[in-house]
Amino acid sequence: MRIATWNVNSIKARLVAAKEWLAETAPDVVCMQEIKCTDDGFPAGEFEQLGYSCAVHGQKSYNGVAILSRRQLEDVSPGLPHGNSDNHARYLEALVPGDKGILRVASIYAPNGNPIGTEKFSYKLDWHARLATHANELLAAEEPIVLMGDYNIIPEPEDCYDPKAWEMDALFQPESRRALRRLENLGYTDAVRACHGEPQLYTFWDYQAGCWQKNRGIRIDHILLSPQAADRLVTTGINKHMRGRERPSDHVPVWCELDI
DNA sequence: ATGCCGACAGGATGTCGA
Repeated sequence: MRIATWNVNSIKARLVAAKEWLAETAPDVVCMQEIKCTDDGFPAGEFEQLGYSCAVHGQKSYNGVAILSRRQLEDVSPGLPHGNSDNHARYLEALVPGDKGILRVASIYAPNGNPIGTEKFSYKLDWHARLATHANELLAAEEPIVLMGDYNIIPEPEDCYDPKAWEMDALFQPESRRALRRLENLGYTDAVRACHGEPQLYTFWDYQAGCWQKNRGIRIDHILLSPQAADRLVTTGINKHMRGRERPSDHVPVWCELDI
């Protein structure tokens, strides 16, 4: 089963690119982030024509996550638990039936957190604390789980073109990197890193300052696998070519193949 | 040192992202 994640930066702006990408790569499951539309505004019909059913947790103008699946999604659950007054649409979870078992999938759009030293950064850290609590609870079922999406965290210096340039950024703060490591310490595996050792694997290139042309990217879109999912990991990939297409998102799709 | 680009809402230009 091929499972992909993509921060589309507005599904309306990315509809043509998304349909082309789906036709070319034929993923079984897709987690989308930053769809930037309400549930009603999501072009579900376009994807249904390509054989996908859609679960949407939308929001007007900002955020918004979705899951597309060739098989009917079950137990669809919007929103990250353990929140008190969080009205951002950043988390959507569902069950996907596979040939060899059921898979739990979450589409994640974690907060950016800039600038540091503000309530935005503390919101980011609080959000990740909630994610860790929930991720830990999910482990109790001992089932294959994929927590994938835009984590807005650069894990290591080798995951960005110039670590110095990101020193004061929320994406590369020690507390942010610790939040990702905490998930790994719970037992989740960074799927791309498990399959690829080379540095400078990027998933995001800023629109500004010719970052794409100069390959000044960062790796912030991640696939985290529970032990039961990691045991079935075959390979992963990054659809880097999508950044060079017409009207690209600033993020590219990241995918993994699971034997499930 | 700052903005660079792109999307949004709204109907000009400010906000947000990373």
